[in-house]
Amino acid sequence: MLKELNPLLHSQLRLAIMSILMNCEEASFVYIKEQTQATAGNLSVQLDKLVSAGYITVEKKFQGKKPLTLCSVTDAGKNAFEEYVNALRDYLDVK
Amino acid sequence: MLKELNPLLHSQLRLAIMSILMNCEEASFVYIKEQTQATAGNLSVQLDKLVSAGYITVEKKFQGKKPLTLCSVTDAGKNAFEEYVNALRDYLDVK
DNA sequence: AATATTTGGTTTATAAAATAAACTACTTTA
DNA sequence: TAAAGTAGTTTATTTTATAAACCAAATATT
Repeated sequence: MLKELNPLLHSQLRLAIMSILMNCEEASFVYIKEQTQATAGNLSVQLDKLVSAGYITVEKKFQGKKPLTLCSVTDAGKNAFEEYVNALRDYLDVK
Repeated sequence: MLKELNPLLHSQLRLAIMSILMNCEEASFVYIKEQTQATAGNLSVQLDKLVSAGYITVEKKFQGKKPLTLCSVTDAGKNAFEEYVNALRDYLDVK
């Protein structure tokens, strides 16, 4: 029987965000926006959802006079991502 | 840059349906319903979408007096599934 | 020096999707 | 023959994703 796919991660944009953060220590709002081609509004909403779930943390600083929003994945986020990947593999493998 | 994930396939239930059909010649409505734990209504709707996209075919017969709906994946469906899997791998691989 | 324009976002409204509930038609069983 | 079960479809509701509108501060333009 196929396992449930964590609906918070089974979304193209949120998965892309997590994928980026799984491969670096931290990434800025602007960088994630460029990489994912998301609109700022959509990205803001989806980041909030990941923060609410405890999957990422967001730190708002300033770089000189410009705002700088830095995101990084938490341990809970890493675990959830890995569980999701494992569950998904069963869907993708064609015997 | 991450590729787009075919939105028709990036849905837990439709992906489960496709996954089942990629691993057998054909499967009945009832079998897919059992395997996916979907409600009949939801399954009916999602099967229709896959038919409309040309990813599966649905044949309605009778087994004695009972209706029997048999589903199978088309070549277009197989191609789309494989493309989806390839695109998705980029999201899942943590270097 | 006022006034556009750009940057880096958030909030709110709309469109699309998933899901569930209600319904249909036919069959079997009590 | 009425009740319940099987195999679905249609319609309505909820959820989700996305886009549009907005905001504040900084920088560039006339």
